[in-house]
Amino acid sequence: MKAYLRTILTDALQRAGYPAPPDVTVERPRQEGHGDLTTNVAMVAAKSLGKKPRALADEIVAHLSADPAMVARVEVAGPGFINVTFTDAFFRRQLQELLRAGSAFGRSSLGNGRRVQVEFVSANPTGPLTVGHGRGAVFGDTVSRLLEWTGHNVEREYYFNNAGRQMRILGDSVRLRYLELLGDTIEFPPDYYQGEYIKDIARHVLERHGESMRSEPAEGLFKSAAEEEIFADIRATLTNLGITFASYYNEHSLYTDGKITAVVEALKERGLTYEQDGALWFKASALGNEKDKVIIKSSGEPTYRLPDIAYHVEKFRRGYDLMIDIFGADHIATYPDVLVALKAMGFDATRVKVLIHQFVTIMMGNEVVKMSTRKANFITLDELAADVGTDAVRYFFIMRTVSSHLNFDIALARQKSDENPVYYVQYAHARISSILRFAEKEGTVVEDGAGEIDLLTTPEELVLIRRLLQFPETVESCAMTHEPHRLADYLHDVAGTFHVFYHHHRVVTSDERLTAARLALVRAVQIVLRNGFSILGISAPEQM
RNA sequence: GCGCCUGUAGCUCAAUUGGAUAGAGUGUUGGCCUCCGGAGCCAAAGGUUUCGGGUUCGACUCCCGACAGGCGCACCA
Repeated sequence: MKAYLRTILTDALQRAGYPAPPDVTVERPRQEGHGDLTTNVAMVAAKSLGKKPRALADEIVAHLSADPAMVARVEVAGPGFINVTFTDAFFRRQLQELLRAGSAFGRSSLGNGRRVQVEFVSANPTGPLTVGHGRGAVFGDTVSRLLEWTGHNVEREYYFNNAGRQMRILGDSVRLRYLELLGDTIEFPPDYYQGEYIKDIARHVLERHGESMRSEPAEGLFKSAAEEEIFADIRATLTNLGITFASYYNEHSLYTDGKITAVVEALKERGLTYEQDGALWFKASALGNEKDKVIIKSSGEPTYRLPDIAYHVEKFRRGYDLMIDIFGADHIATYPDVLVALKAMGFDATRVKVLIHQFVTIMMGNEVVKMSTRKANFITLDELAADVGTDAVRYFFIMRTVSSHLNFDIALARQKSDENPVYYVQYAHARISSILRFAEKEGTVVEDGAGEIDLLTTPEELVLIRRLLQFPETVESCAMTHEPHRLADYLHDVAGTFHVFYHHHRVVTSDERLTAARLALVRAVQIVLRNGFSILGISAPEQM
């Protein structure tokens, strides 16, 4: 549609003897009544041609030759927009294509099979996933699904670190709880992991090994038992939400195969390091960043920055066309150094796309639910999913832009009522399923009817058809901008438009041909909702 | 103090990434079920887009400056 309009516009300009101006947009007007597509050619071209936008628009329109079977109307409006309205017949024909495409409607080859790695969650195995991880997890997975729908070859990866100070503390936390179970009096430091899950792990160690572990160091079995159990837990949480990773990448491997030292060497060679106070510093300030950062501590241990850089070098080695990193706002300071280092080492850092999501506030109605990880006084992602259901969790987490803070109202998510947006969209699907069941019961042929589509002529039907046909472009733009919330918005809109149609017109009537046509339309709505839900990772209920 | 994010209807948020008269949900008020699912629909009311400048045909959107909130600013991750 857009492509067609562009071609006839260029033809018209040529006939009128004007050069084609750059930066011409062809887009759908947000205002109903401004046609199906609008273009600003006249406005952008007016200045350099020394003409008035409206006059130029009139002139262009006069030279326009469009296929009357496709284009119904061309109007000049406002400051010089050219509004184009397509024919109803054109849209009906598109509707038939929608029905034919079925579960593939909305898929595209836009990405051309380009390899994209999406790295997300990447929480170290020190405890269950929290609500904060949840937003990143659902966001990352939905972005991945969008990219898959648009013809990208996506790999989801989880990067973790099971070494270091936090893991030592974890192991020791379990050890202390274990000794406690054996009846020893222990002193549990306040900066240790306070959660109940530590006691559970200690109990499991006791069950498996009895008292034999009394003098075992924290670093050994206690740590590995904790890691194993917590990781199993994390995977289960993610699987429950429909999220699975192609690979889990352990930071440790970067040390064993020399990737860390290679980075140090590369930075040294470029004169981007210096020693001070026994530590090795990275000259980030020389590359435009705020200050220099330590990459190897005086203890000889690298800071997290160094393996992060090495990990990205590894990503480049694998040859991805695009690398997407997703993390929360609290890690915002960690990536500029990585990007700048990559650039200095000769990599095309623009292929790394960092997406940051802001914080989640859990609400219970109007009350803020206070949480503290330290005191282990938090709601886990698992608990949240068990409470409100996985559909609500997924929908709520992506229904807002990631750049703004999210209020997750548990009371609202729990509600099985019209106030709950996820029920609203799913309800439309359930209602359609019900209509189709009813039609079948009445003995109407449900499957056919595409041939009667010309009988769809009322405003409510045509508005609905147009809305449905916007699905592919919505998916594409959501995928390219990495903004899944707009898909949720769109589906909400489709559901609403469907409800309006439903309340204006009966689908199953004694008029067989009209019934067939409307059943086809209703099936089309179902297809769009289903496909959309599948991208969002929520279910398409036949009944509720 | 510095960096990043945010500020839009009473509340929670959109706004096709610079387009025309800023839209939804919720809440408030008033209507709609002998009929395919009322978990729905229709209507009304609700706005100086935090404030002040600038850029241009055109600004919620971009730039500068205030103000307010959030998150960071380690030889922790």
